Amino acid sequence: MIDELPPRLDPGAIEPPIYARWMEKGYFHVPAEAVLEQGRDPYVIVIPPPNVTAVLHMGHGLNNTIQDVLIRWRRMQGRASLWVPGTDHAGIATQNVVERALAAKGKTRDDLGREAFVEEVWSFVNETGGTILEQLKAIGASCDWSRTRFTLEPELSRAVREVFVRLHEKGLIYRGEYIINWCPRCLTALSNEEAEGEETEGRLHHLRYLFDPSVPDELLKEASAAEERAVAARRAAEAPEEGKGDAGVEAERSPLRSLGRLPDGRWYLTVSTTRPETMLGDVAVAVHPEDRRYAALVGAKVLLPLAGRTIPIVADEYVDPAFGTGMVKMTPAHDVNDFEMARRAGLEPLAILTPDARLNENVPEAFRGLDRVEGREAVLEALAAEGLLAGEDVHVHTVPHCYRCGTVVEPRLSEQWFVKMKPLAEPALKASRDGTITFTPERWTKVYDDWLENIRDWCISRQLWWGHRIPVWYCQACGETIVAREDPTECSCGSSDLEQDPDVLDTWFSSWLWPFSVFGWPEETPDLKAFYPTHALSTAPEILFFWVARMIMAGYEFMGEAPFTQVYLHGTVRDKQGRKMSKSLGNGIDPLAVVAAFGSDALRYTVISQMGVGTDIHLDHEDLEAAFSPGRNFANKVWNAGRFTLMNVGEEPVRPLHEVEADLEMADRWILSRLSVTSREMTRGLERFRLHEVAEQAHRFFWSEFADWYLELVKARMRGEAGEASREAARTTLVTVFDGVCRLLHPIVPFVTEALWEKLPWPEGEDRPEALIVAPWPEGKPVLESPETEEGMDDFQELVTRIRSLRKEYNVGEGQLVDVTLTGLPAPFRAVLEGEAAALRQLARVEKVRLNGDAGEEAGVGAHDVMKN
RNA sequence: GGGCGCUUAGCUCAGCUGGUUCAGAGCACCUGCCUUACAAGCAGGGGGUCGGGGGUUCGAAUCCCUCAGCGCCCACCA
Repeated sequence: MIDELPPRLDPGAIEPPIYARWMEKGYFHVPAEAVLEQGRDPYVIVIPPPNVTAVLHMGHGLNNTIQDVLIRWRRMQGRASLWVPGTDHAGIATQNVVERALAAKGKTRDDLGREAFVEEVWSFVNETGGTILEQLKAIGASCDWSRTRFTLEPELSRAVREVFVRLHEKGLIYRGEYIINWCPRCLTALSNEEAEGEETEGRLHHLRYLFDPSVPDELLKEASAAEERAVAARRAAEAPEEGKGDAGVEAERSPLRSLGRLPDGRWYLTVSTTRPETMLGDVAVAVHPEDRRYAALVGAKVLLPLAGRTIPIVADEYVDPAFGTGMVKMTPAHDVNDFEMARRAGLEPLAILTPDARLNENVPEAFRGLDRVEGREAVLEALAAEGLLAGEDVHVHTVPHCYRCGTVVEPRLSEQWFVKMKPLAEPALKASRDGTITFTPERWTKVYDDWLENIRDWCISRQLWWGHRIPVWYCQACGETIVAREDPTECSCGSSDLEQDPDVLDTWFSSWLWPFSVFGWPEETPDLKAFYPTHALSTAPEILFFWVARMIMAGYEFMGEAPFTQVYLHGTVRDKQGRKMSKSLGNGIDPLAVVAAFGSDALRYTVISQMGVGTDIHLDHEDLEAAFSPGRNFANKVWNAGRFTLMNVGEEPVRPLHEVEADLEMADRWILSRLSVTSREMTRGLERFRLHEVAEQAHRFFWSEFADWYLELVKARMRGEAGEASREAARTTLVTVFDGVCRLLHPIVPFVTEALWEKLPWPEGEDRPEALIVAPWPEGKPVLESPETEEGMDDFQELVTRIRSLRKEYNVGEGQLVDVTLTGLPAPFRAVLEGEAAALRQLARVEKVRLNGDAGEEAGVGAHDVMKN
């Protein structure tokens, strides 16, 4: 009952039952028939599947609120609005979680063995996985939960396998030995995208390699002289500009000269490296072909220290003569560029870091069994002992780190599976160029385009156990490789001794299929027909390449059509100091704590209203009340405006708008006009993802116009002070407009609006929607719009404000009626003054207004006089 | 090293195709109010030479150049 509504909104009391009712009524569920048979226009969003082990954080809170706002709005528009939820098996992340749990019990995955370990992960996932989806319900997410998917479930695994086989048949999947990013902690290969560059302060070591005794002394003397001349010339060129004697310091810090002799007379050259341990895998020293200093040395042999091997000096254009000494060591098994150079020079790579990141048998005995850090120190020590260390410099450079564990990634030569991306990228690139797919904010378009234009092949094999096993078998008898949709039992050679590739696929190899795999692809299901392609995709910019771009490629490749047309990339959630919220910083906010304290509506309104397009949102994690009070206050205000409306209108039906039209007053016509205009503006804002503007429009209309003015203006009439006809007109308008308020606000604050709306009386004889969540979205009715009325109301408001201001200036108590004298009042105000005397009296507490001076002369109010009554 | 973006009130941000919503909003602040919807509120109010400099124009927060600071994305300089 209306009298029972408390003066403060209690979200905890209204939200859970309302969500339960929505679920019960099946409002979130959209069957394929709605589209295929009833011909309803679909609107589909697939959720960016959170990691199955994830717990909700504010990033999820933000992104899922955005999606829910869109889905609710489209649902109200009458579209068959489907939001598909699900989770990602998150290969590395999940495996790491379980491995850590095992480690706490003193076990490793090897102790369990593959099968038992995978079982362990499954039971972990079954127990704790998917809680995040339950948490999404608390923020009001209206997903079709009956369609919840998981990337590692059988249906989606089937899609993964189908895709692998198809791409392989097309020649777009290949296996090969290349330099990949290896995480020595996760012990797996990573894709280029999974290796994140991070500026790191390292050390640049200068190493001396001795020349082979077979190199004639004469040649070296000549080369040394050539180098000396070049260095002298360079110093001469630089010195005048420098103005001081920096050259000497420079030379000390970073040897400009490469060639020199040890005290015992042996010649050496100097190379620089940040990873001295890799020198054991060097196969050459490279110089630029046109570097005159060293031209004569190309072809000469150098003794690789510690390893005792002889390696040649080769020429390659990659070498930058201006960097360091202009001589670079070449370690093809552990550096991409060196790998390329070695290929050009016809040299074989020599791997020295085995899969477990330990120096292996290519390495002198003294250095075996060391990991890369130990190896580094050991190598440096040994070189120093032989006088072959020329010093080191501090060196700031970008070093790739594992995106999952933060460990420095090791480039390593390794045999992996790759997807040839160039052909897949073409339609995806075309889609953004011709506007088939749009990005909001727009500037991401260029980032997307650039990535696709320079796309590199995708390393998809991972040395993990948790994930989709690569559908490839190797015949142990004849060596044949079998790629198959169904597990083969026998090779064409007749042998049944088959071994499946031990690796699994990159987690993103399943998520890039998400927009169609969730609908049953490769089966031609009704769902697929009804709901593909989807419409909007909302996510964080961080996964533009990982996920968004690849989904677009997969969409074109396997469905022949883009998977969605609008991509919305939201900002980052930061704390008050602007730091990204993160577990490690401990500055996160638990959305569930916010919901518990202030309600889901408060959370939603707060994030939406703060989220400018392309801007981050800032929330104070140390003061949740300060952070979320805008939303809490807003929801509470809605609650109270609703209480007022309900209490004043009563429970009796109101008369239809057309019946009271003749009795509508300026305020009624004004607020109806504002409702219509706001509806159009909000619709337009939603279409363009300008969600914070939408929130602002909603706020202005509801609070500054409806609550602050209309409700105040209507109070006396509701008390019957202006007669029955006026009261009825006001009742109808109140119900009509509050109904509109509820509808417009519903996508943002669904709970408080639904709770009030269901109590609202209804115009006699008019059909009432079953619930607000499925009530038609107000698109705006131009018939109701009246610019003249709005102008008149503007004048009225200004007049009231001026008089109130005068009262304040003259210190007149609010309870007192006053007489006011205004001079130089422009004509429009005079008109308002006469027409709205009663309203003026009510809002400005004015008994009488006297006018002095000529109308329309000077704008504004001149001398004034307020007399106490 | 390449590309992109940002700099407007104490804070977070709007200002779309240069000129009457162009200097705005919310929060914060100051001053009154517990007025029967709401003190999680109401009313009134103060506050910015739109990062610096230069230019185009009748006119620039808005376009161009430049400088400074901040941020993001990408990249194989050892």
